[in-house]
Amino acid sequence: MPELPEVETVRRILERHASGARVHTVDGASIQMRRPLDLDTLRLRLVGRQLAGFRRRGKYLLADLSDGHHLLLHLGMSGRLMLQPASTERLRHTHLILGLNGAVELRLVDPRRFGFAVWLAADDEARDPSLAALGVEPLATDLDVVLPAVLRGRTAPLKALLLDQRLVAGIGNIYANEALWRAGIHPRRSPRRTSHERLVRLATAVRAVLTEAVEQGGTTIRDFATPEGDFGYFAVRLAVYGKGGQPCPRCGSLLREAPIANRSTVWCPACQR
DNA sequence: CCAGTATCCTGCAGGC
DNA sequence: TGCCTGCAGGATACTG
Repeated sequence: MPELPEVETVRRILERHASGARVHTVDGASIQMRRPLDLDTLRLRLVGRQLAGFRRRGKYLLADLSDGHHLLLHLGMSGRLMLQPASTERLRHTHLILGLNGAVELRLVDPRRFGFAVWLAADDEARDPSLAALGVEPLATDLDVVLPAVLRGRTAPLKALLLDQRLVAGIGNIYANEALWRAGIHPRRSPRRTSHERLVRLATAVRAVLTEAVEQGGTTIRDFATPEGDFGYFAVRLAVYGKGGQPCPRCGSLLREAPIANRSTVWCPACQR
């Protein structure tokens, strides 16, 4: 679930409902995740600090602490952040629980454990290997210029390149599929054999699909976070993802589905070239 | 440097 | 019904 729009939605909700909150307790267990979850360090570094603000970089979420340091979070494939009353039952696979003001808890739930939560010293933000390697922010740069530039000379399928976080940060499997469909470009096509004009069209499609998803997330989830606190899911209007075998919304041909870059890929054989 | 594959982990849908 | 297989919104360490 968590690609750029989902992470941005979570960020906005946290900004609204948790910024300024002080961390009173840190609970959970030290377990293996994408990076080890170290409860001792998190407790030592978080207790007593306020969550001053929340930023997003690609699919990463940064909680800025009142002492200038940070909590770096990634949701992996199955990660969810939930803001819930301490009295409510914790879901299975709740790995980290931050006790905040007013008996509210910020909970990290992640069954597959591909996500992580690590404390990051102020100076390490620019040096952190995950963050340092990230490419451009698709909604904060002139993607019409940048996307063709970062794709220049590459020969892999466009689908694989869109998923490469070192080029553009934040696009995941759903939005890669959706953007290629919108742009009318075959996911296996290489940028080498794609005109500049069509790459610009792809950039426009990427920006549009991400922007719309952020807007939808924002409107759907809005104020949902207070009592129930679950901001894991929201409706996104998808044209092709998960719809292999169904008619293309644009031309009616049957959508094809096959793995490309080891990820499930859906495209219209008639109008994506 | 680049492209492609294997791998970490749990849950669940679908086939038999 | 139960068992088994494959697949799932990600990132990275490999190999060639």
